[in-house]
Amino acid sequence: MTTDVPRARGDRAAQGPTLETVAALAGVSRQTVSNALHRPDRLAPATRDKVMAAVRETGYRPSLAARQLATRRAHAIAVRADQPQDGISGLVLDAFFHGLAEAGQRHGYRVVLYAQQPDEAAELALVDDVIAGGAADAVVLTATNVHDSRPAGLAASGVTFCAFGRPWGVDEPPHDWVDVDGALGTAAATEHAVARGARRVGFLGWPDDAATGRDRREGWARTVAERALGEPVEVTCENDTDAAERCTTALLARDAGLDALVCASDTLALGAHRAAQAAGRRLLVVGFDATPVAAALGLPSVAQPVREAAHTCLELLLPRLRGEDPPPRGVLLAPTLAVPRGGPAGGW
Amino acid sequence: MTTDVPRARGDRAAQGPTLETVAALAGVSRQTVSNALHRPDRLAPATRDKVMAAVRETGYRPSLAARQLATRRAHAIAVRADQPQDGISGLVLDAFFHGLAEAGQRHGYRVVLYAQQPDEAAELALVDDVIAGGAADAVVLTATNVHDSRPAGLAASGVTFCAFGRPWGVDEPPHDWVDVDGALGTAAATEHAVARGARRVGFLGWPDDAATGRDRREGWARTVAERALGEPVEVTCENDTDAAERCTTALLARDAGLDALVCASDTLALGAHRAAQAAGRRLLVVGFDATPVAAALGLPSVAQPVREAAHTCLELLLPRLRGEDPPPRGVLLAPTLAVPRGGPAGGW
DNA sequence: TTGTAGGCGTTATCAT
DNA sequence: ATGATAACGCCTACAA
Repeated sequence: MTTDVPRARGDRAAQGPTLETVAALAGVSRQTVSNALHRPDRLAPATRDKVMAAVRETGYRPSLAARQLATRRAHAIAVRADQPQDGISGLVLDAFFHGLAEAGQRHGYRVVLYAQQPDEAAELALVDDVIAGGAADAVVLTATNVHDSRPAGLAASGVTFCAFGRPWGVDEPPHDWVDVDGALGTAAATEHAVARGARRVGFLGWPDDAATGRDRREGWARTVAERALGEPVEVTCENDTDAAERCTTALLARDAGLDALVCASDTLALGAHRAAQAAGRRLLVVGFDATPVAAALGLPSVAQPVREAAHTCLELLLPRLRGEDPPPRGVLLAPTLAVPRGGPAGGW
Repeated sequence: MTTDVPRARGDRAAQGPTLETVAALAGVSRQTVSNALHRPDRLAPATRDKVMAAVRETGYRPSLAARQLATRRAHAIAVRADQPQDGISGLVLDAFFHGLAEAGQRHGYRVVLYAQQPDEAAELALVDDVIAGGAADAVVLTATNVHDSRPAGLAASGVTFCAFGRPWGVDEPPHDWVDVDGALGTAAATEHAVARGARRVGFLGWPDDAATGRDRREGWARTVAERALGEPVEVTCENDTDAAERCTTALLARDAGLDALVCASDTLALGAHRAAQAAGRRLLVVGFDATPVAAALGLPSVAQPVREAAHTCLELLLPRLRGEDPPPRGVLLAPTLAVPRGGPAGGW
């Protein structure tokens, strides 16, 4: 006398209810249960209710692995966990991650992390693994920069992705991207300084020709010209607080009329702020990124809508994840100016 | 004349190589390929090499979904993406995430994020979904607090997890946890102040009886007693910069001898720093969490070994993920004191 | 409207 | 040392 019902071999874990379990309880076939869940309209109401009751009673949860195996879709997107930099700025990933997880959950997608690798080649290989292994269907690329080989690399591998950061220097977007309009931010920063009574607004930027830096500079330059604020004053230095302090000290020494300084980052802004304090000069320093540091110092700073950026990335990805193939789109988001109440200790 | 080889129906995506593909190329069975990958010792060296060559040639990548379906293991752990708080402190999750992803990768585990929910009940339900659906095998709980219902909830559901944060008030650890020895940190902070010449070291803490707060207070209190620094001075206020500034201002006014102030957080430290500056008082403020804000102000601050904590969480989880059932363990990590060179603008 | 059949890619068992 | 076979849980196509 043999047993009819085949048993699982491993049986190591307490078996959760499956479609079969529910079907047995409801007295229908597996398929009917599946339909009740996905195509309720194709079932007789009575059957549907009966099945749904059984679903609730058993506490049935679909197996994502089985679903993925059958549909060839992981329903997950990958994003990099950056090696934390000891600096001040850097994209505040926390907010981005949360935004992604939030939007993902709304649309039935999980977010999986992969660790930052020593170089772009290693990262590409890892992402390839992640996608090929089915850990994720798409990737969100963060912290993209000008000479970034990753977008092209991913495109070449046929990986679905969206970048947080513009593909600078290209007109037709070669891939989906979301970015924040830095020029708009520094323009607002400059306007803010003028509104507060500044007459001479300088810019403290980065030396390299990175597009992000040029973008941020441009908003300031444009506004200075529009407002006829006189000869533009600008200086550049590495993204380092001490360097910024030195630069600013020198700048203040040779420009007695400088009122305000728009900075390309909060790191620079901190240095500038220190220099002004040391020199006993009244200088309205505006930062970029609205980190807690700027808030702590009472400095206004340009705030990127990070959460919205994350949401947008997912939304750009969604049609592709559904299998559609729309032309690549780029979305430029507007930043806001975060102005701490109270203002800096030094005045203004 | 019918085709022998059954074709996939969907055929929507370019099919990657499978065990079957490799097996065909190597002229062996699927199972032999699988063995070559997992139990090389059970194969004739010649066969093994032949198979591995075929693996490389085809660029074969195992399907995680199929593996998971067969083994009932997701090889993934879940962690919460916190809703970003506008405050200064808060666990710097970036570092934790990266550490987790890093350690996970080393051990063949992915990290999946889930979005913070409005309340603990919702979070428990979500985690339950994540685990039951097979999106992850275990959870790392962050930001646990005293009256946290999540550990008990997870334990009740039989979810494998590790908490970053101690189960206060219990002797035998009811579950795996990793935490940082706050008392050790504030003790070091106090010693540091003494070494720098402070005679009277106060403490600025939190009003609630949260264990974390008591822990941090304890290290200071102990050291003050050991060093015979006289009558302990302490004051508490909400974890808010403005409140801290008010408290400290009042404290400074009534205690002319106060030299240094150990704080339970960088948020408090910022307020204390402002108060001291406003009052023109020489006060060595020491923070907790070593956020960029403390660094920006030049304040020493207790630094939690966040990355190490993440690694340890994963390591505690590993045996359970392997199916073993060791007694719960707790690990207490030692913080360090981050002392910015240069020191604060105000002196010291 | 419902049920049956087969396949998704892997691993485990057991026979050879 | 290798291979045949049978699940794992779900989904799509098609038959009833």
